[in-house]
Amino acid sequence: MRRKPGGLVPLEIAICTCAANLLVRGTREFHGYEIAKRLSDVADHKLLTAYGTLYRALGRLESMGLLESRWEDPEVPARENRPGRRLYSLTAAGESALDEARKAEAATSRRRVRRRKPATA
Amino acid sequence: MRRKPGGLVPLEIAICTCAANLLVRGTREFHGYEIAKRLSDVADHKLLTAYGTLYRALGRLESMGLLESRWEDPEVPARENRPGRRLYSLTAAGESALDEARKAEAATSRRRVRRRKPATA
DNA sequence: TGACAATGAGCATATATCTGCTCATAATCA
DNA sequence: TGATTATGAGCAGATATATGCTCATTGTCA
Repeated sequence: MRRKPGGLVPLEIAICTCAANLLVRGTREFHGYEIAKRLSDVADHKLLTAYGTLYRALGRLESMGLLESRWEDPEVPARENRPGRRLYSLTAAGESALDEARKAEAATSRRRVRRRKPATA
Repeated sequence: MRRKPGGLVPLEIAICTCAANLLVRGTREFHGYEIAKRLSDVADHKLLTAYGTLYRALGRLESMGLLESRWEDPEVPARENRPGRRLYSLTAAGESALDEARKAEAATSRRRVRRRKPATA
């Protein structure tokens, strides 16, 4: 895909959007597996097929400073008999990057629409 | 398989044997995935095909008091980027149960040998 | 505008553990 | 000894995360 410097690729935008949506609903932290399922639920634009792709995107977003992460309290997974989760949260930088990316994306799609040929009805 | 009361089934014997071997080599604790790989390595008697089977056997052994377990320090898996491990160790009861089971197994196989018909060479 | 190169996407697989369902087998009892 | 039945074994899949390899796309530069 090769990133436009400072920009975000579609999957990264989708992740940040998901994070922002959770945030306004009062959930600050989320984990990769959860996001993966949410993204695969909204299957209209198949943004995600393999988990590996998602976790790498999460890693990139964290190294860019748009997400931050911590491991959940180990007593929780022990009590619930499941693997531990890495909990991510959107940073302030992440929120503004998302705004920028959305604006850029909207501009691009407008241009695309203008270029599109009319349907030969 | 239906267990003879107080006895152990072959897979359980294999697990305890593996644990006892590790113990004499100075390793007191082990985890399920490790045992699974060791058992699948010694493939002469295919004791294990699916992981689920092993983890259930580990659970039985623990509920019988022959093994005890704890979750490893969560900082270790976090540092090594892998899932946390449940660390098992053989109890004293486990060691003596293993002895008993081995004796019983040996007796059974002697009886089986005695019953075997000579090869029609 | 076309070639090149950087890098994200997809696929496979590893690391660990656990549960539900069904089938086979062995222990037990009549 | 034969029928019953308890329970272990096998199979499938869920829960979470991570890495290596290859291919395709996209931005950039000439």
